[in-house]
Amino acid sequence: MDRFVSTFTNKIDAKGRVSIPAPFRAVLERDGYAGGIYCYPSLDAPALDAGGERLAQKIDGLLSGLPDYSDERDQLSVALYGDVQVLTIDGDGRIVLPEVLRAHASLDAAVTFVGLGDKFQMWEPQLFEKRRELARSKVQSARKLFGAGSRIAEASDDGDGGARE
Amino acid sequence: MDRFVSTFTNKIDAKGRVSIPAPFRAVLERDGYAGGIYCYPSLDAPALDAGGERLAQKIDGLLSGLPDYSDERDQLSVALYGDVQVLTIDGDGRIVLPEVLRAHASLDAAVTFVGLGDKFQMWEPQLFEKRRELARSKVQSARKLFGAGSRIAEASDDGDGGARE
DNA sequence: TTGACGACCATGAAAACCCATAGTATCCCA
DNA sequence: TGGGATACTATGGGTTTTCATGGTCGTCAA
Repeated sequence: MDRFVSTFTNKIDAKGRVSIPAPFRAVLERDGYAGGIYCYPSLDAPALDAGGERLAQKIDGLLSGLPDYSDERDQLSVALYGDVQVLTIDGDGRIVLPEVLRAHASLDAAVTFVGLGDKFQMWEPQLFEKRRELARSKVQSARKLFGAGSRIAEASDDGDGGARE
Repeated sequence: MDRFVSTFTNKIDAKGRVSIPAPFRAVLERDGYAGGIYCYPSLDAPALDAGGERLAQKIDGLLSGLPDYSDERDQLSVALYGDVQVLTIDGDGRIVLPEVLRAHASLDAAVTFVGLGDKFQMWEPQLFEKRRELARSKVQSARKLFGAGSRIAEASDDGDGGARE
C-alpha cells in the first residue's frame, strides 16, 4: 500500500502535538521519508495539505509547467512554497502544528486526517463533516452525469448490483 | 476464477470479527493482495462495498481524469478516498468492521457476503433477503428481454459454486 | 530565568497474532 | 459403494504488540 486512504481523527495535546495516524506514517516511510512532512494551507479550503517526498515533487512539477519569470509562476510559487512548512515527526510519530497553520484550518482540540491518495489533508473535525457531505453530493451528481457506461457507476454503484447475482 | 460469486453468511464474534468466505479470499489473493481489502459504505444502499487491488485501481482511474490539485479533484477525492477503509485480514482470514461501517449497514450479529464480480458487498442478512427478492423480480423481467441468453449466468454460477460447496 | 522545544518514558485501549476446536466437505481405499 | 481418514473452514479465546495519548526532564535561546 502506498497511498493515503481513509480518515482518522486524533487529539491535539496540551503542547500542541498530534499523532499522525499509523497507516499514514507507513505510507510516508515508503515514500522516502526525509525527516519530515511537507505541509501548507489548502488553497481553496480551511484545511491543511500534507504529504511526503512525492508531494514535494508534484509541486515542483506544477511549477515547471509554467514559464520562468512569468507572473503566473511567481504567484503560484509564492502561494505554494511560501506557506510550506516542513514538520518534523518525533519519535512517537507526532508533529507540532505551527500557529499559522492551525489558524488557517481552525484547528483546536482535534484533527481529522483525510487520505487523498498521494497526499492527505488535516481538518477541524466538524468542518470536515460539512465538506464530506458536500463531496458526497458531488459524487452523486457526477454519477448521473457520466451515466451507466461510466466507471464511476461500476466502482461505486450497487443499485442493480443485486441483479447481477 | 477471479470474480466474486455467490453469497455466504458468516457470524460476527464478540470481538467484532468476521470470516471472509474462503472463495472470496482466494479471489483476493489472485487479485494481488496488498495487506487488506478496501471497504466503503455503498452510496445508495445500507450495505458495504469491498474489493481488492482491482477495485482500488478503479477508484484511482476515476480521479486520474481530473487535473492534479484542482478543486474538483479534491472534492471527489474526499468522497471516494475519504470514506474508504483498508481492512486488514488476519491470519485466519477475518476482518474487523469499524463502528462507522457497521452502523451504515446495520451490521450486528452476522454478515451476508454477496459476490458482484469485481467487488462484493456486505449486508445485514435480513436486509439482504429483502433486496434479493427485489433483484429476482428484476431478473425475471430481464429474462423476458434477453430470452435464452439468461442461462449463461446460471451456467457460470453452477460451475464454481457447485465444485466448492 | 523563563518559555519553547526536543528527547524520552508510562499507560490504557485497541488491534494484530497465535492456538484450539468442532463441524463439514473431500479424498482414498477397502 | 460405503466408511473412515484427512483437509479445510468458521468460530472462539488467549496473548502479545502496536498505537494514541499523557507526562517528565533536560537543553537552548530569547
